[in-house]
Amino acid sequence: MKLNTKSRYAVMALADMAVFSNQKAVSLRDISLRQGISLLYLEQIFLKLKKNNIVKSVRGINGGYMLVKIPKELKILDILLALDQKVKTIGCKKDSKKSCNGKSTKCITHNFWDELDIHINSFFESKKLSDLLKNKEVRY
Amino acid sequence: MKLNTKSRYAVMALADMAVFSNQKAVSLRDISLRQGISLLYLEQIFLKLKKNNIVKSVRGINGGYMLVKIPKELKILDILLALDQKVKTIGCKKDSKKSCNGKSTKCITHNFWDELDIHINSFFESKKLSDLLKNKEVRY
DNA sequence: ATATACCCGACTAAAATAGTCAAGTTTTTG
DNA sequence: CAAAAACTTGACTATTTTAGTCGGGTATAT
Ligand code: FES
Ligand code: FES
Repeated sequence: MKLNTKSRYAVMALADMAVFSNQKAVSLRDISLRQGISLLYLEQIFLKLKKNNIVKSVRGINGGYMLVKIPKELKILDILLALDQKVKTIGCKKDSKKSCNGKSTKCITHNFWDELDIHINSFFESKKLSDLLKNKEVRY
Repeated sequence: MKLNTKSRYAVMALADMAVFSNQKAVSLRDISLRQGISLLYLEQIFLKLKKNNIVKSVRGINGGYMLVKIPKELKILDILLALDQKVKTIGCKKDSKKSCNGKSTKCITHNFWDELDIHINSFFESKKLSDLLKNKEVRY
């Protein structure tokens, strides 16, 4: 039961931005240095964040990225979805006629996994980027 | 964010046992046929379930496996743990001196992922095998 | 002009996963 | 006792996923 690193880095990078941007664009180079994430990897991640309207870009010298929403209004769920990190613990498709075991009806565990997905989803839905910034003990 | 199939099948197989065992051992062959899971795969799964004292085995003709606890007392979490399915969404070790980014202190996101793990864990902790059997609409 | 920094598709190496195979041992029952 | 049912175990492999890199762009401030 793991989250992929792209999602983790995305959240980490956005939290970094929230802390260090002063209404200015934050360059990936700076995030890379501060958070120890590969610049090349960050580029790939931010490409998706941009496509999903989580950040907007500023090109050229002194360019970088800016958050589209304020941290208090940016759901963690939206970040995960931007990185294709679906909260779907099993592969059974709701719309498909076939259940996970190839039969025509839902398997004995189906409803349970649904409940699980809802439980996890609601966590990510309720948490905002700003919730990460509350703890003052962390080092940046 | 996925659960592996071994854990899924384990839960499914145990739910099957809970339904079909009448104080008798249930053979893997029967579970395999009813739930459409490879017999060879089930063997591998039940080996672990046995080692972790979730089921006990009865050898020979009319043998099979039996639940050690009644469904109402068998936590889903225990099943997952038996299959090495740790509820640990990121790789950062608590005891390790190193944080996920190689620095000496916890990263900015650490506490958040901890919260997530606790949230998911408590779900699996609270759910029992019997909770899967309530829904009468399913087909076996 | 040129350096900075975003843009984007393709690529690869490594790790995890799902599932199989072979070769047992134990126990019941005819 | 013999044979069949059913559990036991470790090793093995093919596939898929993941993490991370590369190369060659384009836009813009100074
Ligand atoms: S049918 Fe949906 S999980 Fe099995
Ligand atoms: S230090 Fe634990 S998650 Fe980053």
